[in-house]
Order: sequence, then C-alpha cells, then structure tokens
Amino acid sequence: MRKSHATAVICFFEGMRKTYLLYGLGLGLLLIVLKLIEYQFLVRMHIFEIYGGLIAVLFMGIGVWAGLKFTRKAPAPIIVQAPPVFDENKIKELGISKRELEVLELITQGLSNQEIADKLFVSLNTVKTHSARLFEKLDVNSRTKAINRAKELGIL
Amino acid sequence: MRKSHATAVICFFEGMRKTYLLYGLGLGLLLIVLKLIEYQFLVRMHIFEIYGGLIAVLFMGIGVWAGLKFTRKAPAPIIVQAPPVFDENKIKELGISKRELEVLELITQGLSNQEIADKLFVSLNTVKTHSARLFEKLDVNSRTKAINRAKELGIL
DNA sequence: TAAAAAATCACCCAAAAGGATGACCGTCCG
DNA sequence: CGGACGGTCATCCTTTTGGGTGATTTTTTA
Repeated sequence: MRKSHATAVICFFEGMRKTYLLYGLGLGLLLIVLKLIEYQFLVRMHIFEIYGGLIAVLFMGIGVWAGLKFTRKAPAPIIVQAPPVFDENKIKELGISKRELEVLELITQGLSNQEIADKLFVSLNTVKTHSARLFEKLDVNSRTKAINRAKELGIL
Repeated sequence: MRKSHATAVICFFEGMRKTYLLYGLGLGLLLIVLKLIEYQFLVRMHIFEIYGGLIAVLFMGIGVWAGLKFTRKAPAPIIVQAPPVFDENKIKELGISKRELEVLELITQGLSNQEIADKLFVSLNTVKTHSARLFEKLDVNSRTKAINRAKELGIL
C-alpha cells in the first residue's frame, strides 16, 4: 500500500523553498545540453548506450546528491517549544465541546478508549464518537497525532 | 555497450556488503529491461526523449533511494555526542538500543508504524518488533503511554 | 575468532483504534 | 413549537496496534 519508496521520496521533497527551483532549472539546462549532445553526436552515430548510460549515471548521481541534501536534518530545529499559551479561543474556533476536550485530555494522558469510557462513566462507543469528532476537528487521524496537535494549539 | 551502465553501478556500490549485491542484480535486470525496450520499441520509433526521460527519472529515483538507504547505514558517532538532550543513563539502564530510541522518538512525533517504517527504510514488521521491545522496556502497553513514559524519564 | 547483542523480517492472532452511519434524548434558543 | 446542538449509544467494517514466536544477518564485544 503506502509502502512504496516513492511515497518516501515525495515526502522528502515536500515543503521545499523557492530557491530549490534553481535545482530544477539546473536539471532543465542539463536536459537541454543532453539534447544537443544527442542530436549532434550520439544519435547520429547510433551510440544510444552511451547516451543512456550518461543519463543514468548523471541522474543517479543527482538523485543521491539531492536525496542527501534535502534530507539532512535541519541544523537549526528552530524553537520547537511553542508558546504554552492556554488558548481558549482556539478551542471555540475549532468548535470543540466540553466533553470532547475531556476526552482529548485523557487521550494525552495515554489512556485507551476503554479506560476513558470507564473514567467518564460512558460507553466505549461514546468515547469513540467523541474522539472521532475530535480528530476531525483537529484534522488528525490518530491519537498520537492528536496529542501533538493539542500541544501545537496550546490546548492542554 | 551495457558496460557503461555496469560501470556506474559497480562504482556506486563499491565497498558495500555482500547482500547489497542484490541491489546490483536488481539494477542489472532493470538495465536489461531497458535494453529490450530500447531496441524493440523506442529506438525504432525515434522517441529518444521518452527513453532518456525514463532513464533519468528512474535512476534519479534510484539515486535518491540508494543515497538515503546507504547513508542511514553509516552510523555517525559525531551525532551521538551532539545532543545531550537525552538522559543517557536511563536509556542504558533500561537497555534501550539506538534503533529503539529512534522508533520511540518517531512514535512521540505521532507517526504510525507504517510511517516510521517508511522513514527508517525498514519493514513494518521490524518497526513492530522494535516498538514491542520498547514497550516492554518502558513497561507500557500502548504508544500513547510510551509517549508519557518517555517524558517522565526525561528521554526526549 | 567465538559469543553476545542488535537489527532485520516473517507469520500468526487478538485487541484496540478509526471511519461511517443512524438513532435517541435532553437542553437551549429564536 | 421546532430546529440546532451536544451527548449518548449502537452496528458494521477496515486498519492499526500489540503480543508472541522464530529465524537470519550484521555488528559489537569479550
């Protein structure tokens, strides 16, 4: 399913800055050069192997370089410690209800849905619907992501 | 003239371990396939562009993948010294290995096992065994509890 | 160099979590 | 009154996690 390497590669290239367009342009130029070579020498001489080999070597090199370059951990992780501002506005903004907030807090405490259900004296199904709506509002799809999201938003 | 391809492949994979010969073989097969395509369809039809583009994309992808894969292998002892963020004592005390620690961190970042597997270039099963041992060592039974436990211990 | 530890992957199974939908019941408000 | 909203619960189904076991390979270490 989502196991493909392509996924990983795509992920790495997400969120790049404009400057990296230069690299794209570089590649484009490279292609043009290759084009010239192709039509002026290689193709006419029927040595596709060299042409293909060149491209292969070249782009593999580029791939290695680019892959390494863009995945090097950002030396400056910036200040991840976000403002711990307890923000009630965001809660309202996202339309999170009281009960949902309770569930969120218990989730961040590491409780399972069943444990939450026991603690709040409601059924497991109820907790599931609360958490489902919560995830929707927080725009996440798992409790671990919800935990981080809650911290991001300054909730809890 | 498939030698030029082979040369590149050999150069790139020099100094690697035996098992990685498999990758070489894979590339070899790929080349053969390309060869067939070349002679049977593309060249005859004068669409070098597609052929070249294919090779470019393919090998760039391979380059990115290979570059990442094989550089992750190289453990950087330098990095280990850098972040004194971790509480090394407790980590050793609990017998948590390096890889397990990596998994733990990614878990705390809210990633699913599949996402972790993609990021570390290992299989889902491997991530599962890592996390299983991790949970055992942390004395928890879920990832959300592991997150809190990690914070308690001052890990991460 | 031999033994131990770490890392990798696989298969099985059970439990938990997640997604979608529908329903019922209060309360509050226009 | 009649919606709208929040809370409750349910069913069905899929995906993800967690737990257990076994195996191979690589790396570290004694």
